[in-house]
Amino acid sequence: MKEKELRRSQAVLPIGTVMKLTNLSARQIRYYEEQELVIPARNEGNRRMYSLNDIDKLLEIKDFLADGINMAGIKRIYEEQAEKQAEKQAELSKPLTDEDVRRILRDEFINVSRLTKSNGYSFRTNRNL
DNA sequence: GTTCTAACA
DNA sequence: TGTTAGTA
Repeated sequence: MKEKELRRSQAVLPIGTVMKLTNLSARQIRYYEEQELVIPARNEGNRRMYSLNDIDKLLEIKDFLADGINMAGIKRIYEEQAEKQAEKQAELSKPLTDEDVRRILRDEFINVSRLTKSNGYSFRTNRNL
């Protein structure tokens, strides 16, 4: 599932193609970059190169605009989105709580118990787990 | 021919 | 946001 993400983030589309795909003008696409909403990669000749993810984001911005949301509003939406993702990242880096450890240990015992029984062995204590 | 930046009769 | 000028 990671190979796919890499492809979607591969910047291979010139602005002309993006214009046709999104129905946005070059002026608008560049303006959104100025507003730091979609920052494309640049090739050797300083030409903007967009990825499929960039296309999706531009289409999303287009929808927000159609719904009457202004630049400031869209920026806020993405800022809040970034905050929530940062929280989830922090959550993942937190050390395990005692409760987490007990739950993991219990699941492990259940697995061991099942495998052991299939081999004809069993522990009396398994019944209490 | 396409894209870039900067600027506005 | 459109459009145009002068480049690369």
